[in-house]
Amino acid sequence: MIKDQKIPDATIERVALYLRPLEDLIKLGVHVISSDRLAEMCKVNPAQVRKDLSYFGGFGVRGVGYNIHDLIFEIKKILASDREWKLGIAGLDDMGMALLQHKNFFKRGYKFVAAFDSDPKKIGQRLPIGLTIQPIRKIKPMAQDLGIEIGVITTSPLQAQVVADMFFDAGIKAILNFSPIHIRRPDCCLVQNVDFSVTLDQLAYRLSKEV
Amino acid sequence: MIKDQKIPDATIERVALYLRPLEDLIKLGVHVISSDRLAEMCKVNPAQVRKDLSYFGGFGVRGVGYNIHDLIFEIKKILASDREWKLGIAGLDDMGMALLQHKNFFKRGYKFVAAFDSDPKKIGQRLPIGLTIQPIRKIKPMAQDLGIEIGVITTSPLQAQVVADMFFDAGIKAILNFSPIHIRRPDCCLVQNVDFSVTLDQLAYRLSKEV
DNA sequence: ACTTTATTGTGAAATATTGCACATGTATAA
DNA sequence: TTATACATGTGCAATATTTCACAATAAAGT
Repeated sequence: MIKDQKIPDATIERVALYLRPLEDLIKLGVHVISSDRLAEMCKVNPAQVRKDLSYFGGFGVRGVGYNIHDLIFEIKKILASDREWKLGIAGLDDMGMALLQHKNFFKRGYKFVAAFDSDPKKIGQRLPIGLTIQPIRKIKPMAQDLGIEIGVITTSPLQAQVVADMFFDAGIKAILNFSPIHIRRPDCCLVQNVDFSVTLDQLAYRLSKEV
Repeated sequence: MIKDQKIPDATIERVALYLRPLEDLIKLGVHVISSDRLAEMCKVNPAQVRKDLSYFGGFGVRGVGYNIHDLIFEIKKILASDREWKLGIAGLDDMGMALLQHKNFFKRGYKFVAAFDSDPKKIGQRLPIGLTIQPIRKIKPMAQDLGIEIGVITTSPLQAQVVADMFFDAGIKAILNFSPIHIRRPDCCLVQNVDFSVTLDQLAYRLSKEV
């Protein structure tokens, strides 16, 4: 274990990435993996993998490798994804519905416990996962009742800030924002933006640099 | 302009991010912006903004700031988003539909020109944006006919690799993958993965570190 | 027991990125 | 015209991240 050093953000990002191949391997009945092999699967440098993992305490075995079970357990503990997180979502157009149905969320412990929309035609509708769409003014009472911890925003850009403010007002400290606007937030709260256009821009850039 | 130095990846990422507030400002009738103000809007360091932009050639004006129009033009030129890119999408469940309808893609020059699915019930259906869903075996001929440049994968994990191989076989050099598997690719091709679970993991980590 | 082979953990070097600080240039106003 | 305020561009120092390289350790073979 590397002394009480701060774990680099880049490490956190990669480690979350290691999780998936590890889970696949477990399913295939593999119990031990070397940094070389994991690195190859994730297209990173083997020393990087070892250093990343060593932040969590050296539980690899020299000459042998890492016990995959332990590794998953430790990574989840660090990422705080060793427990359930309750999500509320606002905006139930295609993107919202897609996220609600996203199997990986559930598998990883992210559970939607409430869904909100402002469209009167949608309010009251029953969703496949068993929730009923609520009006957005219910965000505060329901968020508090249900103990929602993360708010997911897939509304139109026009509504995104309003909804965000409601989430914050309800005491929610983290928002995952899919709407293409910059959300203003209190200092104590976190916003993580997902913007596919930016992702495509990066891809287009890399593509245009290719021979 | 900083000499023929390589532009850092981190810069590319940020610069794609600067684009949106800049476009908003133009709409509001603002024509000039300082690095300080842009930095504040994007929550980065002002010197960082200046350095990022200086890679593209110093076209700010000392004592004044940057001309927003020029800035947008130059950024788009660098990112190669100053032109249209043709996209094909495979997998038309909610996520696929959400992406097809995503207004920002269109605005930024990313146009879907074909849609594929393997579900017989879906094939032949007409989509709101005017495309008809094609069977995935049509990927190769249609991709070549239509000149698709980027393949978007929103299929189930089981089909993702097959579809990817079809895209590669059709000569497509870049894939945006929303499916939670690692896509094997030829060396000449690019894959950009989008994984919401990883994004949530990062958010959960940051949340758990808060006081 | 000893040798060989495999693989981790990590200090230290190499590289990359960020931010400071200030010289340099522009505009405005008196 | 001169002073003042403002804002860029960038060398350089400070940080951060990545990679190398090797000692340490474990298992397997002889």
